[in-house]
Amino acid sequence: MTSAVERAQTQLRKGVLEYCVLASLRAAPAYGLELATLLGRDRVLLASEGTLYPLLSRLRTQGLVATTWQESTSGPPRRYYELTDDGHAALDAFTATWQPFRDAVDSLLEDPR
Amino acid sequence: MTSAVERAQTQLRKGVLEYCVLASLRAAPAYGLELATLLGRDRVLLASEGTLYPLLSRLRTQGLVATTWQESTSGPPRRYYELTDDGHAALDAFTATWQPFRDAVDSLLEDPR
DNA sequence: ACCGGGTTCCTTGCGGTGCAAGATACTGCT
DNA sequence: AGCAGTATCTTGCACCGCAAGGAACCCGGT
Repeated sequence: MTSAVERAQTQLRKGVLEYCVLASLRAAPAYGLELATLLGRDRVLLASEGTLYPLLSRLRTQGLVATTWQESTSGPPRRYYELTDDGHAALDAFTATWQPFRDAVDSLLEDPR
Repeated sequence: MTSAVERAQTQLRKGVLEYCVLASLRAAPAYGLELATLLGRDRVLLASEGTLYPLLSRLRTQGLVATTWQESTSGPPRRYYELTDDGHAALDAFTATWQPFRDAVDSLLEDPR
């Protein structure tokens, strides 16, 4: 059985990961595996690519990212993802939602001693 | 259709709410509706009681809380919930998980300009 | 020519959790 | 009796992350 901490981490990622991907694209476009290694580096934000691709597909359907294919010298072509205007707006809206949420959790978890 | 912000908030709550309940019980025992009004006050952490009771049931099954019935002068008897030793330990473990997670999200969302 | 390993994309089935809506039941007031 | 308020719990649903696996491409070694 997976540990309680791992289960907790999995649940924490729900809904946050989507916007972490958008945030990762704010500076520059990137392709799938690049995002996977970036977000999965310390195993805090992403556990496997099986999560990422369906998520990217959703973002594309919702119009938050646009994609272009580019050749690679080291394998099959890469699909690059780029923020749209709607994507920027969604990221801003989430940031405004995240901050009060984070503060509410922080203040509850603070040890009241 | 529900707004994107509401959907995001719902997803944010996943897995966090459970430990917010434990944190709310750290100082003193409480009963269901009391927790519901406390956590739902600003609509940040809890949307409805339909979430809370199954959650409390799970906590009981997992042995993180213990319960006692107490009469009420203003309605049906109340079931009071109280943290067990395992509950305290789970809350501490979650706090240690939450902090790096929160910091990872914060640093990604920070505007890199 | 062929095979194996690295790269890149994607799909399937599953499990866990929050939500709205409604069901049940007890109290006290009219 | 009837109604509003208090309190607990159940049902059906929707969503998202995950592990596991599959398909296709490139290159270097044998």
